Amino acid sequence: MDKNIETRKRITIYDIAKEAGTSTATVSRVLSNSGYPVKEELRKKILDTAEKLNYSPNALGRMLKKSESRDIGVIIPTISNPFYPQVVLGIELEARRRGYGILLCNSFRDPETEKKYITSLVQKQVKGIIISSIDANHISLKEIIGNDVKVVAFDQNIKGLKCSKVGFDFVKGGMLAVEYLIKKGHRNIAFATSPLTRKSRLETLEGYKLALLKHGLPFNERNIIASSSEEEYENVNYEFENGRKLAASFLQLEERPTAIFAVNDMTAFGVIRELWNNGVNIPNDVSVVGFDNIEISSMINPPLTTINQPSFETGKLACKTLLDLMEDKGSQEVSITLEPSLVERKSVKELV
Amino acid sequence: MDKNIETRKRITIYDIAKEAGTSTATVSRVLSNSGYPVKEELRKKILDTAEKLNYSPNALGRMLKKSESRDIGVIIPTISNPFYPQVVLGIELEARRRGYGILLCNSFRDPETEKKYITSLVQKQVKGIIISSIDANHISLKEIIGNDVKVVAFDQNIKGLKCSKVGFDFVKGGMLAVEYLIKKGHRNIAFATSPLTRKSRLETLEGYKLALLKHGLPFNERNIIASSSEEEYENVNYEFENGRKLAASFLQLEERPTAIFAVNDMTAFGVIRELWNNGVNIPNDVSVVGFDNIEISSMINPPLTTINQPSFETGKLACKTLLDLMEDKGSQEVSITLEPSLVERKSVKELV
DNA sequence: TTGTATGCGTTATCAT
DNA sequence: ATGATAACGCATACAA
Repeated sequence: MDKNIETRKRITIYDIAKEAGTSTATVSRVLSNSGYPVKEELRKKILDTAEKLNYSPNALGRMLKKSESRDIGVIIPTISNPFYPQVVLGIELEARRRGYGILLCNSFRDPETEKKYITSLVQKQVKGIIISSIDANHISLKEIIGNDVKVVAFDQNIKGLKCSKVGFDFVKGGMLAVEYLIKKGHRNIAFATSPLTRKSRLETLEGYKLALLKHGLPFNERNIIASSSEEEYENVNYEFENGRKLAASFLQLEERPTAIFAVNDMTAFGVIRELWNNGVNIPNDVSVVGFDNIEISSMINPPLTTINQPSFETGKLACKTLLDLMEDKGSQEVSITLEPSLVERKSVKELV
Repeated sequence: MDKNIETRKRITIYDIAKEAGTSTATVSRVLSNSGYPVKEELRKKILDTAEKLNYSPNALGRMLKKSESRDIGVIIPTISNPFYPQVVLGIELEARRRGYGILLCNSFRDPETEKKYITSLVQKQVKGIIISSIDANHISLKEIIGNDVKVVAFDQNIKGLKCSKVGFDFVKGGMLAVEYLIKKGHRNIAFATSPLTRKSRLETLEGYKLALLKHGLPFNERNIIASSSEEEYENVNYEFENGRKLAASFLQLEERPTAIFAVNDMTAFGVIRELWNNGVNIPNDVSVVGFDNIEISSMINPPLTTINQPSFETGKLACKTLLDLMEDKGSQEVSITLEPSLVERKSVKELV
């Protein structure tokens, strides 16, 4: 019966109108659930013929007419970093619930790529973008904001940009981690971090310092173990390998700290691995606290004590914020800050 | 200068034509890089005014006219499972290279959700879909294949479906793992798996049996440790927790095997954790081999010896196959099978 | 309640 | 080489 499957023409509301003996206007009215009054009998007939002809509406036509897309753009550094899939998941669940699809873009922290994607998304007429932006100047973003597309920034701390934000209190996160260590009796604590080029890392460091200060502990510059490598790949292996290097440096320290606070979980994994390789036991010899609470952190040995950054919530909230903004043209941009919390597991030893 | 930023009208080729004193036809010809001859002088003028007016083409208009979208749909179970982000990454890189965007959809292995997404994608006029399908009957897929949209299936073994496939030799993968174990002196090997409901798992088990057979080792039904729970969540925690349960069962075995082959890495992590908790050392007391080679498998303790399933390559290949199919209408569907390989790390002990 | 006609922004056909 | 104009599929202002 489907022998003409290859050649069958695209069915439009015009075909339905013809078949049902009515007009395209009426067909459109019932098929788009416009709520516009149509006599029940006719409505039924239209629905039936649509079914019969196996009609599938062309979203492009509708979008063009209403000049609005049913998709939102999502730009992240890379889906390879386990933090982002969770964010994307949160976004997608909320988006689907409200009838939107998501256009996923990995920028790899390359401003050029980011720019191209933004342009492309705008051309595709998305009316909203959720972005973890890397371009410090946000040139592309500035161009589109206030125009016709709403933007919600997350992950990176964007300044001087008139858009909604879903942020995270990195300072407090840093404090939480270090205060926990202090509470467990540690006085000499190292901070292992990838290059201190990003605002979030600087803030985490700030929290580290604040905690020390608060508890009257001296700040020792040598305890900040940062990689200086210019090139930085936003992927799992980079962070891990970097952690290993940092651990190697750590082992060179004269007065070796009893604990290491790592800028993120992946780095912590690398640190732990390298320490193990050198016969240093975690947490018996050295305690380690991570940052992010990616899912795997509970699966490694030892289970990592870390700071929870609510990735799924971030995505969900960012999406909710964006859609509210898009659908209620009057609403104002908001700035939300998510709170860190400590997840206690087995990578820290209590000093007595 | 941008004071009218809020109110500025959408710029179309019509505006450019007016400003440049030419016609929309000519404007379109130069702005769409049609290759159609336009006098150099005019071309330049058009380009300039487009720039001046800050013109941004409306992809919807173009798509509608040419009746082709520049996006492809990607449907996966869930981005939460670390295997898929890598696949998606491969897809995206290839797609971007060729000027396509990707519409990401998580089906959560729910046939209903999968169906809705397929419908939605078709309505958005995508001309290609890459899918890890769950619907056993592939009803929705059958409806669209051969119509106007190309489909490439991966991950799941789709049968009776006329579409391209990028598969993986699970049987051989299973064999590889078990033969390795045998080579290392293990004779009594357990297989720890989530419910044997999926074809891929059954095939892996098949490989397990084949390896035993090949080396004249007896097959012991009790060594197949499978969870029977009906409900199955496709997420990290499920696999991990499941692995823990399986390990608990393993510990009950009368003649305890010297090695465990896990159906995937996450399960292996759970197994390892539970074993550790019970004072069983890996690999000294029990050896473990995983399956998938997700990135974290190299980061845990001990680094996991596992079977590599090339996720990134799968994505890249699937996308390449799809785009070739879409762009060259004449080309035939293909079926590619990727080969497993063993990644030797530290979770297996050689028995002497 | 229904139908006619127009336009969304673009490309393509046909003249010129 | 350029321009007028008709689609693409849909939604809607306006008429009836």
